[in-house]
Amino acid sequence: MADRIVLHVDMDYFFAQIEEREDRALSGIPVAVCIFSGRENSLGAVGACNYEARRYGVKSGMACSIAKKKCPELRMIAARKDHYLAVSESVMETIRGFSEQMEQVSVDEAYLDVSGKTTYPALEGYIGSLKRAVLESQRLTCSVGAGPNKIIAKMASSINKPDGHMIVLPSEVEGFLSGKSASELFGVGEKTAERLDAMGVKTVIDLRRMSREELVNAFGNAKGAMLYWSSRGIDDSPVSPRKKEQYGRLRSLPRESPLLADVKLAFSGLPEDVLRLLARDGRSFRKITLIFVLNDMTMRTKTRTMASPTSDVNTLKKTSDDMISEFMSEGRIVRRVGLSVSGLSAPTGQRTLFDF
DNA sequence: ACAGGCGTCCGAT
DNA sequence: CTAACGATCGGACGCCTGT
Repeated sequence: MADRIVLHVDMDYFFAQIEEREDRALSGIPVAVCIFSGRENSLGAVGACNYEARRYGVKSGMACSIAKKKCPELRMIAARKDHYLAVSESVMETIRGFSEQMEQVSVDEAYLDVSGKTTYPALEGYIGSLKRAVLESQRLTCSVGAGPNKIIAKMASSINKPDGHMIVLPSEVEGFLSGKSASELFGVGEKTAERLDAMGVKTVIDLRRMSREELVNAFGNAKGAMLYWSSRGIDDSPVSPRKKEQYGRLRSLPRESPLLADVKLAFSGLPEDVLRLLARDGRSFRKITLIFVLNDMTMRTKTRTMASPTSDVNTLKKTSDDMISEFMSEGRIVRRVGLSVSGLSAPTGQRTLFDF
Protein backbone atom coordinates (compact mmCIF):
# COMPACT_ATOMS: atom_id res chain seq x y z
CA MET A 1 0.00 0.00 0.00
CA ALA A 2 1.20 3.47 -0.85
CA ASP A 3 2.50 5.69 1.91
CA ARG A 4 -0.02 8.04 3.42
CA ILE A 5 0.63 11.74 3.84
CA VAL A 6 -0.58 13.00 7.19
CA LEU A 7 -0.37 16.57 8.41
CA HIS A 8 -0.54 17.76 11.99
CA VAL A 9 -1.58 21.40 12.17
CA ASP A 10 -0.82 23.06 15.48
CA MET A 11 -1.75 26.68 16.17
CA ASP A 12 1.13 28.64 17.73
CA TYR A 13 0.62 29.63 21.41
CA PHE A 14 -3.05 29.79 20.51
CA PHE A 15 -4.84 31.74 23.27
CA ALA A 16 -2.01 34.22 23.66
CA GLN A 17 -1.67 34.73 19.93
CA ILE A 18 -5.36 35.60 19.70
CA GLU A 19 -4.93 38.19 22.45
CA GLU A 20 -1.89 39.63 20.69
CA ARG A 21 -3.73 39.85 17.43
CA GLU A 22 -6.47 41.87 19.08
CA ASP A 23 -4.28 44.21 21.11
CA ARG A 24 -1.20 45.62 19.44
CA ALA A 25 0.09 46.81 22.78
CA LEU A 26 0.81 43.20 23.68
CA SER A 27 3.25 42.40 20.92
CA GLY A 28 6.84 42.36 22.01
CA ILE A 29 6.09 42.01 25.71
CA PRO A 30 5.73 38.76 27.70
CA VAL A 31 2.10 37.66 27.78
CA ALA A 32 0.36 34.70 29.42
CA VAL A 33 -3.29 33.75 29.18
CA CYS A 34 -4.32 32.40 32.56
CA ILE A 35 -7.12 30.12 33.60
CA PHE A 36 -8.05 31.31 37.06
CA SER A 37 -9.94 29.26 39.61
CA GLY A 38 -11.98 32.23 40.77
CA ARG A 39 -10.56 31.78 44.25
CA GLU A 40 -8.52 34.26 46.26
CA ASN A 41 -5.14 35.67 45.18
CA SER A 42 -5.54 34.83 41.50
CA LEU A 43 -4.75 31.14 41.78
CA GLY A 44 -4.60 29.45 38.43
CA ALA A 45 -2.51 28.02 35.65
CA VAL A 46 -1.03 29.31 32.42
CA GLY A 47 -3.13 28.24 29.45
CA ALA A 48 -0.79 29.63 26.82
CA CYS A 49 2.04 32.14 26.63
CA ASN A 50 3.95 33.93 23.91
CA TYR A 51 7.61 33.45 23.10
CA GLU A 52 8.73 36.54 24.99
CA ALA A 53 7.31 34.94 28.14
CA ARG A 54 8.96 31.63 27.32
CA ARG A 55 12.34 33.29 27.36
CA TYR A 56 11.83 33.76 31.10
CA GLY A 57 11.00 30.09 31.57
CA VAL A 58 7.22 30.52 31.59
CA LYS A 59 5.42 27.47 30.19
CA SER A 60 1.85 26.47 29.61
CA GLY A 61 0.42 24.36 32.41
CA MET A 62 2.57 26.17 34.94
CA ALA A 63 1.01 27.62 38.08
CA CYS A 64 0.47 31.37 37.67
CA SER A 65 2.32 32.08 40.90
CA ILE A 66 5.45 30.42 39.51
CA ALA A 67 5.11 32.21 36.21
CA LYS A 68 4.91 35.57 37.97
CA LYS A 69 7.99 34.74 39.98
CA LYS A 70 9.96 33.85 36.88
CA CYS A 71 8.82 36.93 35.05
CA PRO A 72 7.59 39.73 37.31
CA GLU A 73 6.59 41.97 34.40
CA LEU A 74 4.51 39.17 32.83
CA ARG A 75 1.24 40.48 31.49
CA MET A 76 -1.42 38.03 32.70
CA ILE A 77 -4.71 37.97 30.88
CA ALA A 78 -7.78 36.06 32.05
CA ALA A 79 -8.84 33.47 29.48
CA ARG A 80 -11.84 34.28 27.26
CA LYS A 81 -12.72 30.70 26.42
CA ASP A 82 -15.87 31.28 24.41
CA HIS A 83 -13.99 33.65 22.16
CA TYR A 84 -11.13 31.20 21.60
CA LEU A 85 -13.65 28.52 20.76
CA ALA A 86 -15.26 30.70 18.13
CA VAL A 87 -11.88 31.50 16.60
CA SER A 88 -11.04 27.80 16.68
CA GLU A 89 -14.15 26.98 14.70
CA SER A 90 -13.17 29.43 11.97
CA VAL A 91 -9.65 28.08 11.83
CA MET A 92 -10.88 24.49 11.59
CA GLU A 93 -13.23 25.44 8.79
CA THR A 94 -10.32 26.91 6.85
CA ILE A 95 -8.20 23.84 7.43
CA ARG A 96 -10.99 21.51 6.41
CA GLY A 97 -10.78 23.08 2.98
CA PHE A 98 -7.51 21.21 2.51
CA SER A 99 -8.94 17.78 3.25
CA GLU A 100 -12.30 16.50 4.45
CA GLN A 101 -10.39 13.69 6.08
CA MET A 102 -9.75 15.72 9.18
CA GLU A 103 -9.48 14.84 12.85
CA GLN A 104 -9.73 17.73 15.25
CA VAL A 105 -7.93 16.67 18.38
CA SER A 106 -8.30 19.77 20.54
CA VAL A 107 -9.20 23.43 20.29
CA ASP A 108 -5.96 24.25 18.48
CA GLU A 109 -4.83 21.06 16.75
CA ALA A 110 -5.93 18.84 13.92
CA TYR A 111 -4.70 16.01 11.75
CA LEU A 112 -5.36 15.95 8.03
CA ASP A 113 -4.92 13.01 5.71
CA VAL A 114 -3.89 14.63 2.45
CA SER A 115 -2.77 11.48 0.65
CA GLY A 116 -5.03 12.06 -2.34
CA LYS A 117 -4.51 15.81 -2.38
CA THR A 118 -0.80 16.20 -2.89
CA THR A 119 2.47 14.27 -3.12
CA TYR A 120 5.65 14.29 -1.09
CA PRO A 121 7.53 16.29 -3.77
CA ALA A 122 4.75 18.88 -3.84
CA LEU A 123 4.18 18.93 -0.10
CA GLU A 124 6.25 22.01 0.62
CA GLY A 125 3.96 24.13 -1.53
CA TYR A 126 0.82 22.49 -0.17
CA ILE A 127 1.77 23.25 3.41
CA GLY A 128 2.69 26.78 2.37
CA SER A 129 -0.76 27.42 0.99
CA LEU A 130 -2.42 25.97 4.06
CA LYS A 131 -0.40 28.19 6.37
CA ARG A 132 -1.13 31.16 4.12
CA ALA A 133 -4.86 30.43 4.12
CA VAL A 134 -4.93 30.38 7.91
CA LEU A 135 -2.88 33.54 8.12
CA GLU A 136 -4.98 35.43 5.60
CA SER A 137 -8.35 34.41 6.95
CA GLN A 138 -7.53 34.59 10.67
CA ARG A 139 -4.32 36.59 11.02
CA LEU A 140 -2.87 33.70 13.01
CA THR A 141 0.19 31.56 12.47
CA CYS A 142 0.40 27.82 12.86
CA SER A 143 3.06 25.14 12.60
CA VAL A 144 2.70 22.04 10.48
CA GLY A 145 4.28 18.61 10.70
CA ALA A 146 4.07 16.10 7.87
CA GLY A 147 4.84 12.42 7.70
CA PRO A 148 3.48 9.01 6.80
CA ASN A 149 1.33 8.75 9.96
CA LYS A 150 -0.08 10.67 12.90
CA ILE A 151 2.69 10.10 15.41
CA ILE A 152 5.38 11.31 13.03
CA ALA A 153 3.33 14.30 11.89
CA LYS A 154 2.64 15.22 15.50
CA MET A 155 6.29 15.09 16.54
CA ALA A 156 7.35 16.97 13.42
CA SER A 157 4.99 19.89 13.99
CA SER A 158 6.77 20.85 17.18
CA ILE A 159 10.24 21.05 15.65
CA ASN A 160 10.14 24.38 13.87
CA LYS A 161 7.67 26.27 16.01
CA PRO A 162 6.45 28.96 15.75
CA ASP A 163 5.25 29.62 12.21
CA GLY A 164 7.27 26.75 10.79
CA HIS A 165 6.89 23.34 9.31
CA MET A 166 8.76 20.09 8.98
CA ILE A 167 8.37 17.24 6.55
CA VAL A 168 9.54 13.76 7.44
CA LEU A 169 9.72 11.53 4.37
CA PRO A 170 8.90 7.84 4.82
CA SER A 171 12.57 7.04 4.26
CA GLU A 172 13.58 9.49 6.99
CA VAL A 173 11.33 8.16 9.76
CA GLU A 174 13.96 5.86 11.22
CA GLY A 175 16.57 8.60 11.51
CA PHE A 176 14.06 11.16 12.73
CA LEU A 177 13.13 8.99 15.70
CA SER A 178 16.66 7.87 16.49
CA GLY A 179 17.65 11.20 17.98
CA LYS A 180 14.67 11.36 20.33
CA SER A 181 14.31 10.54 23.99
CA ALA A 182 11.53 8.12 24.90
CA SER A 183 9.66 10.87 26.72
CA GLU A 184 9.19 12.74 23.46
CA LEU A 185 6.93 10.01 22.15
CA PHE A 186 3.23 10.72 22.24
CA GLY A 187 1.67 8.97 25.22
CA VAL A 188 4.85 8.90 27.28
CA GLY A 189 4.20 11.28 30.14
CA GLU A 190 5.84 11.69 33.50
CA LYS A 191 4.89 8.32 35.00
CA THR A 192 5.68 6.24 31.97
CA ALA A 193 9.01 8.01 31.50
CA GLU A 194 9.95 7.24 35.11
CA ARG A 195 9.09 3.59 34.73
CA LEU A 196 10.98 3.33 31.48
CA ASP A 197 13.94 5.00 33.07
CA ALA A 198 13.91 2.43 35.85
CA MET A 199 14.10 -0.24 33.15
CA GLY A 200 17.14 1.44 31.67
CA VAL A 201 15.25 2.96 28.77
CA LYS A 202 15.99 6.59 28.09
CA THR A 203 15.92 6.94 24.32
CA VAL A 204 13.80 5.69 21.48
CA ILE A 205 16.75 3.50 20.49
CA ASP A 206 16.75 1.94 23.97
CA LEU A 207 13.04 1.37 23.63
CA ARG A 208 13.49 -0.52 20.39
CA ARG A 209 15.65 -3.04 22.21
CA MET A 210 12.70 -4.10 24.37
CA SER A 211 10.66 -6.98 23.06
CA ARG A 212 7.00 -6.53 22.53
CA GLU A 213 6.30 -9.06 25.23
CA GLU A 214 8.41 -7.22 27.80
CA LEU A 215 6.59 -3.99 27.08
CA VAL A 216 3.16 -5.57 27.24
CA ASN A 217 4.04 -7.22 30.54
CA ALA A 218 5.18 -3.94 32.00
CA PHE A 219 2.58 -1.57 30.58
CA GLY A 220 -0.41 -3.67 29.59
CA ASN A 221 -1.70 -4.69 26.22
CA ALA A 222 -2.62 -1.38 24.68
CA LYS A 223 0.16 0.79 25.97
CA GLY A 224 2.84 -1.84 25.55
CA ALA A 225 1.98 -2.34 21.90
CA MET A 226 1.79 1.40 21.38
CA LEU A 227 5.30 1.87 22.75
CA TYR A 228 6.62 -0.99 20.67
CA TRP A 229 5.21 0.31 17.40
CA SER A 230 5.67 4.01 17.91
CA SER A 231 9.36 3.58 18.74
CA ARG A 232 9.61 2.15 15.23
CA GLY A 233 7.59 4.93 13.66
CA ILE A 234 4.77 2.58 12.78
CA ASP A 235 1.22 3.79 13.26
CA ASP A 236 -1.73 2.68 11.17
CA SER A 237 -4.38 4.61 13.06
CA PRO A 238 -6.61 6.42 10.60
CA VAL A 239 -7.29 10.13 10.46
CA SER A 240 -11.00 10.08 11.23
CA PRO A 241 -13.43 12.58 12.69
CA ARG A 242 -14.03 12.25 16.39
CA LYS A 243 -17.34 12.52 18.15
CA LYS A 244 -17.20 14.06 21.55
CA GLU A 245 -17.92 11.33 24.10
CA GLN A 246 -18.44 13.34 27.21
CA TYR A 247 -19.47 16.83 28.22
CA GLY A 248 -18.34 18.15 31.53
CA ARG A 249 -17.65 21.11 33.78
CA LEU A 250 -15.52 21.50 36.85
CA ARG A 251 -15.61 24.32 39.37
CA SER A 252 -13.40 25.26 42.32
CA LEU A 253 -14.99 25.98 45.68
CA PRO A 254 -14.32 29.45 47.10
CA ARG A 255 -12.36 27.55 49.72
CA GLU A 256 -11.89 23.92 50.63
CA SER A 257 -14.76 22.60 52.68
CA PRO A 258 -16.19 19.46 54.29
CA LEU A 259 -19.70 20.91 54.22
CA LEU A 260 -22.46 19.54 52.04
CA ALA A 261 -23.96 23.00 51.62
CA ASP A 262 -20.71 24.48 50.28
CA VAL A 263 -20.32 21.72 47.73
CA LYS A 264 -23.92 22.02 46.62
CA LEU A 265 -23.53 25.76 46.23
CA ALA A 266 -20.43 25.38 44.06
CA PHE A 267 -22.21 22.70 42.08
CA SER A 268 -25.28 24.78 41.34
CA GLY A 269 -25.49 25.83 37.74
CA LEU A 270 -23.25 23.05 36.45
CA PRO A 271 -26.13 20.79 35.34
CA GLU A 272 -27.63 23.64 33.32
CA ASP A 273 -24.24 24.51 31.77
CA VAL A 274 -23.50 20.94 30.80
CA LEU A 275 -26.95 20.32 29.35
CA ARG A 276 -26.73 23.51 27.32
CA LEU A 277 -23.60 22.15 25.62
CA LEU A 278 -25.33 18.84 25.10
CA ALA A 279 -28.46 20.45 23.67
CA ARG A 280 -26.37 22.49 21.24
CA ASP A 281 -25.25 19.23 19.68
CA GLY A 282 -28.71 17.68 19.98
CA ARG A 283 -27.72 14.74 22.11
CA SER A 284 -28.82 12.93 25.25
CA PHE A 285 -26.93 11.04 27.96
CA ARG A 286 -27.19 7.90 30.03
CA LYS A 287 -24.32 8.19 32.49
CA ILE A 288 -23.73 10.85 35.13
CA THR A 289 -20.29 11.20 36.69
CA LEU A 290 -19.53 13.45 39.62
CA ILE A 291 -15.93 14.47 40.15
CA PHE A 292 -14.50 15.57 43.47
CA VAL A 293 -11.00 16.93 43.83
CA LEU A 294 -10.06 16.69 47.50
CA ASN A 295 -7.86 18.85 49.66
CA ASP A 296 -4.86 16.62 48.96
CA MET A 297 -5.42 17.05 45.19
CA THR A 298 -6.49 13.44 44.73
CA MET A 299 -9.60 12.78 42.73
CA ARG A 300 -12.72 10.73 43.45
CA THR A 301 -15.52 9.97 41.04
CA LYS A 302 -19.04 8.60 41.33
CA THR A 303 -20.92 7.33 38.31
CA ARG A 304 -24.56 6.42 37.89
CA THR A 305 -26.20 5.01 34.80
CA MET A 306 -29.77 5.85 33.83
CA ALA A 307 -32.09 3.15 32.52
CA SER A 308 -32.65 5.09 29.31
CA PRO A 309 -31.17 8.13 27.57
CA THR A 310 -32.41 11.51 28.73
CA SER A 311 -31.62 15.18 28.40
CA ASP A 312 -33.88 16.32 31.20
CA VAL A 313 -32.32 18.86 33.52
CA ASN A 314 -34.46 17.87 36.51
CA THR A 315 -33.42 14.25 36.28
CA LEU A 316 -29.81 15.36 36.17
CA LYS A 317 -30.17 17.76 39.09
CA LYS A 318 -32.06 15.32 41.29
CA THR A 319 -29.68 12.43 40.65
CA SER A 320 -26.51 14.45 41.12
CA ASP A 321 -27.93 15.94 44.29
CA ASP A 322 -28.38 12.47 45.74
CA MET A 323 -24.89 11.48 44.65
CA ILE A 324 -23.32 14.56 46.26
CA SER A 325 -25.10 13.88 49.56
CA GLU A 326 -23.97 10.29 49.46
CA PHE A 327 -20.36 11.26 48.82
CA MET A 328 -20.23 14.01 51.42
CA SER A 329 -21.44 11.63 54.10
CA GLU A 330 -18.02 10.00 53.82
CA GLY A 331 -16.50 13.06 55.50
CA ARG A 332 -14.34 14.42 52.69
CA ILE A 333 -12.79 17.84 52.35
CA VAL A 334 -13.52 19.08 48.85
CA ARG A 335 -11.55 21.54 46.74
CA ARG A 336 -13.22 21.26 43.36
CA VAL A 337 -16.44 19.67 42.19
CA GLY A 338 -17.40 18.63 38.69
CA LEU A 339 -20.09 17.06 36.57
CA SER A 340 -19.77 15.12 33.38
CA VAL A 341 -22.30 13.25 31.26
CA SER A 342 -21.48 10.41 28.89
CA GLY A 343 -23.00 7.34 27.29
CA LEU A 344 -24.26 9.73 24.64
CA SER A 345 -26.77 9.21 21.90
CA ALA A 346 -28.41 11.42 19.35
CA PRO A 347 -32.13 11.79 20.00
CA THR A 348 -34.47 10.57 17.26
CA GLY A 349 -34.19 12.33 13.96
CA GLN A 350 -31.53 14.72 15.17
CA ARG A 351 -28.44 15.11 13.12
CA THR A 352 -25.48 17.38 13.46
CA LEU A 353 -22.72 18.04 10.99
CA PHE A 354 -19.83 17.90 13.38
CA ASP A 355 -20.09 17.51 17.09
CA PHE A 356 -16.70 18.90 17.83
C1' DA B 1 -16.96 -16.05 29.04
C1' DC B 2 -18.73 -11.70 28.31
C1' DA B 3 -20.88 -7.27 28.87
C1' DG B 4 -21.92 -3.47 31.57
C1' DG B 5 -21.01 -0.66 35.47
C1' DC B 6 -17.90 1.64 38.42
C1' DG B 7 -13.63 3.73 40.22
C1' DT B 8 -9.05 5.10 39.28
C1' DC B 9 -4.87 6.35 36.75
C1' DC B 10 -2.46 8.35 32.96
C1' DG B 11 -1.69 11.61 29.33
C1' DA B 12 -2.68 15.63 26.34
C1' DT B 13 -3.69 20.69 25.45
C1' DC C 1 14.98 24.04 49.63
C1' DT C 2 10.63 22.55 47.56
C1' DA C 3 6.19 23.12 46.01
C1' DA C 4 3.31 25.89 44.44
C1' DC C 5 -1.74 24.63 40.21
C1' DG C 6 -7.04 24.86 35.79
C1' DA C 7 -10.46 22.98 33.03
C1' DT C 8 -11.64 19.62 29.85
C1' DC C 9 -11.17 15.61 27.16
C1' DG C 10 -9.94 10.63 25.81
C1' DG C 11 -8.19 5.97 26.73
C1' DA C 12 -7.22 2.06 29.45
C1' DC C 13 -7.32 -1.26 33.28
C1' DG C 14 -8.94 -3.79 37.33
C1' DC C 15 -12.64 -5.38 39.84
C1' DC C 16 -17.35 -6.76 40.52
C1' DT C 17 -21.78 -8.63 39.13
C1' DG C 18 -25.50 -10.50 36.43
C1' DT C 19 -26.52 -13.66 32.75
